[in-house]
Amino acid sequence: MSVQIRQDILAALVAKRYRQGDMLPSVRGLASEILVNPNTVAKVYRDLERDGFLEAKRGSGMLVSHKAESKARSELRTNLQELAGDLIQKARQCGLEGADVHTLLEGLLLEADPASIERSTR
Amino acid sequence: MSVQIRQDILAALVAKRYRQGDMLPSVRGLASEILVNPNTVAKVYRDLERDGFLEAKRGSGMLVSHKAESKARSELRTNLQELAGDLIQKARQCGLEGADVHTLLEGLLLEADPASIERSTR
Amino acid sequence: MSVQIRQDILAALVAKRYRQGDMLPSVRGLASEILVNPNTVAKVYRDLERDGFLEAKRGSGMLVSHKAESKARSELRTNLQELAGDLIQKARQCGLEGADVHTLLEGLLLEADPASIERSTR
Amino acid sequence: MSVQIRQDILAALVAKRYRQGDMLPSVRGLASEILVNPNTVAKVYRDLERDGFLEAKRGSGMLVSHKAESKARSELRTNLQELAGDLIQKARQCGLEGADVHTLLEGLLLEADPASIERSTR
DNA sequence: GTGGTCTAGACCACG
DNA sequence: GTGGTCTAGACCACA
Repeated sequence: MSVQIRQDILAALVAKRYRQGDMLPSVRGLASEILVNPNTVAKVYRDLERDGFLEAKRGSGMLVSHKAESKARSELRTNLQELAGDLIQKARQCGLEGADVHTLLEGLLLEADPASIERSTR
Repeated sequence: MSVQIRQDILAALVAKRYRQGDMLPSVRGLASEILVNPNTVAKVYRDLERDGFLEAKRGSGMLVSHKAESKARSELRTNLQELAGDLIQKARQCGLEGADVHTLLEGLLLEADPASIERSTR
Repeated sequence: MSVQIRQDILAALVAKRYRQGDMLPSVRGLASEILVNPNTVAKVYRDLERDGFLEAKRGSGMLVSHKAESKARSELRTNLQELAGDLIQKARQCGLEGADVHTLLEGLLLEADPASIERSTR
Repeated sequence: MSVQIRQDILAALVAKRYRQGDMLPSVRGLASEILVNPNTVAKVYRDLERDGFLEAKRGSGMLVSHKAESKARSELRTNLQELAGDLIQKARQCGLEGADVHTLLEGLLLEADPASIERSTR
């Protein structure tokens, strides 16, 4: 759960739904909105602060730091590369070699978003 | 850990390193080989038996069942599709739309296995 | 924050920047001067009144009481001794015994205020 | 509370009561020993792991990492210097200048540990 | 048994 | 109202 919340916040930062200097939703507010325990949200906020994404303003709220967007982009990118690495490894384990992995991914991507290939070859 | 061991065994089944009727390594043998607690291996074997990959032969060991290979292939394939789905979702979350996801995947695949594209266009 | 403001006011009393019968700055004035929420200043004033340092004069402001200076001196002195006790305890915890604590303190004091030793041996 | 527990563990590391490769007391064990909630101990352990003092071995315990002692020494030393800085600042606020601070510290140190001066001038 | 995470609800300091 | 911390107790994965 914590991980999911963190990812969502990072995604929101990358998407500029929150920008430097903005206040994030309050711990209790976000918790009740997404139906999790306030402590869980608080832990995520605390970790994000420790990692330099946020500044805690006691009594007022959580502030988005100036490096937040670029750091978020970088963290999500790293996650993505790890996921891709896992996928390629699993595919190999599944008995597929490089070219097969490539065509498999094409297929899966096509299923998930039929228009993407079309756009990419346009 | 359990998950990892299970995946490795399934991969070995798909790769035909174990075939129908073969005996799997003993719990203790495999455990000491991969430096893992025997309980963990035992749990994996127990689960694989429950799922129909193995048959326990009292006093002798675990036997690979006749459906093992095809079931393993199918399970790994399912895992793969889930992973790919996650990856595409994460990529979107990262602010990329369809075409970007596609080109990103190309790039990541290329990094992970430079020869794959070459082979796929050969 | 509250603590810090209280300490500053006590220090000002000891330094006779405010004397018996003087008016302290208004809550709003001090608050805007030190960039702090007026509620915080108000709470400090209220506590100082409760503790006998100040007298509230309705419609005019906070008056420095006659015992203020000596009480302030005593409170700051007590704080100081507690701090010194903490420091000595921490130093012990750090693995230093008596003599080491002593020489460490000399060193730290020297770093913080190079002139102090000079003056003390003058 | 968390802070206190952390300091105690760091002190134990510096004092070599725990060494590289040792197991720390279990979360529940330490918690019941010092009469705090297991979550509080768990948080301290988690933070210490994040800061590189410990390695969590799921299912077995918390391992003291190889850099733990030197890092602990350095953290405690930093705490000490900050404390000393605060003390000196407070002393100034109290109306004492450098030399007075110096003699005050001598006095306090003497109270806390009468033998230290004797030993340091022996 | 171990640590990791989540829920639930309390109290505090600060604005 | 805000975030920070603590207590209490549940469930999970792993050894």
